[in-house]
Amino acid sequence: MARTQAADYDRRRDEIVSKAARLYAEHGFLGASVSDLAAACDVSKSAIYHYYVSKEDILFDVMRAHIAALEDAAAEAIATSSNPEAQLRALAHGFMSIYGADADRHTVLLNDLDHLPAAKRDEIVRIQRGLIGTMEGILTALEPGLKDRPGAPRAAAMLFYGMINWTHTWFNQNGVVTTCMLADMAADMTLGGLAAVAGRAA
Amino acid sequence: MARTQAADYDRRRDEIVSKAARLYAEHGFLGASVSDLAAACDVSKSAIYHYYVSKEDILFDVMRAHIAALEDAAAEAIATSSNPEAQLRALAHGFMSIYGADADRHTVLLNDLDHLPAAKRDEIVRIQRGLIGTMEGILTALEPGLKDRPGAPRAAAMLFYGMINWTHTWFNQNGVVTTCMLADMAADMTLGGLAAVAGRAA
DNA sequence: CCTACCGATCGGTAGG
DNA sequence: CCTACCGATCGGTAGG
Repeated sequence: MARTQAADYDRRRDEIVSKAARLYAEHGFLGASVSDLAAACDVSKSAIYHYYVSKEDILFDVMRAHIAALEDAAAEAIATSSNPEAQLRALAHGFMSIYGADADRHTVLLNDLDHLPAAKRDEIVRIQRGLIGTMEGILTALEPGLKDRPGAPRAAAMLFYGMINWTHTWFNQNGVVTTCMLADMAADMTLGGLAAVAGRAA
Repeated sequence: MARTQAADYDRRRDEIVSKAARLYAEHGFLGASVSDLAAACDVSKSAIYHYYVSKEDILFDVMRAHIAALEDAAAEAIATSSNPEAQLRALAHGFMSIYGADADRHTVLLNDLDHLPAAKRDEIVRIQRGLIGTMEGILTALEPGLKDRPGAPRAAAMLFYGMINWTHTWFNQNGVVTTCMLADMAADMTLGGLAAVAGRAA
């Protein structure tokens, strides 16, 4: 069965990428060696190079599926409604859900993008720019007055992403705060400030 | 003059730390070698080890003055007023001003804390915990209702720090947006949401 | 895919 | 005997 070999090949690559995500998230791309990765996968270092031609190629695969998922979530959030408040809430929930499920990959994306070769890094950066533009569109639809201040739409979009992206440094999967609650809080703070966050109190 | 030697010693250490901040910010702690640092300082690698016993000690000095400056700015913001809104604005401006002035050190603090030996890392983390506690105090003073939601004060504090800390990834010293404007925007968004940000439009 | 290696470079230290 | 370094090289390990 030729299909079995191909399926096994893909399964092995998936395991390498997923173990790499774990190691890179914990020690950084430069702090985790290919030997470490091989040991984590219980294979030889050469076996890793049978599936990937370079360490950077593994890093790219760690990031690629994650950024694609974010791109899809953003498109879905925009398509769900024409109401910018609903779009903001949908995007916040979609992103935080992915951040929670793919925490390692998200950490790697945020910490080690600069260790990609330029061509591959540019591919990721292009998608990130699109996500920033999407958020600028939502926020200026919510508050057209932002456009009267040079740089404000971009800055507001980055402050929003700061709130949700920064969660990877402190969010605890086993804590009382859920990704869903954080999505609500970030959206509420953007829409109405801290009072809106507190207004959710029982 | 015995004083001249000591003064020169301190000046040399300062130059090493400042060049290290630049290199570590750009390439990461592991991505910048002691040889790179020696070359940047135009001295031999052995000269670096005359002033510092290890690479990690240099990293610690890069972070130490920066986190101390943040600690001072937070204490000053609290002391300036008993009004929590004024305290929030003062802290936001104080921090963003330091982030702009010490951009390299801030990047290193946020990216390479895990590369410090445990004892030194704990010293920094202890100060960071204090800064988080300070922000929790300000935010719960602003909105006592936060305390009715388990985890909300801590989460709100981290969302605020996310907004201002994340700026190190995108803020451009030569752009139209200033650190002062970002401090206002982060404080406004926390206090009243996006509408408050847009309300500043001319 | 493994064992056995390479060119180079790592953080750190020797003698002078 | 000290300081402030230098050229050369240490034992190990990186990616390949």
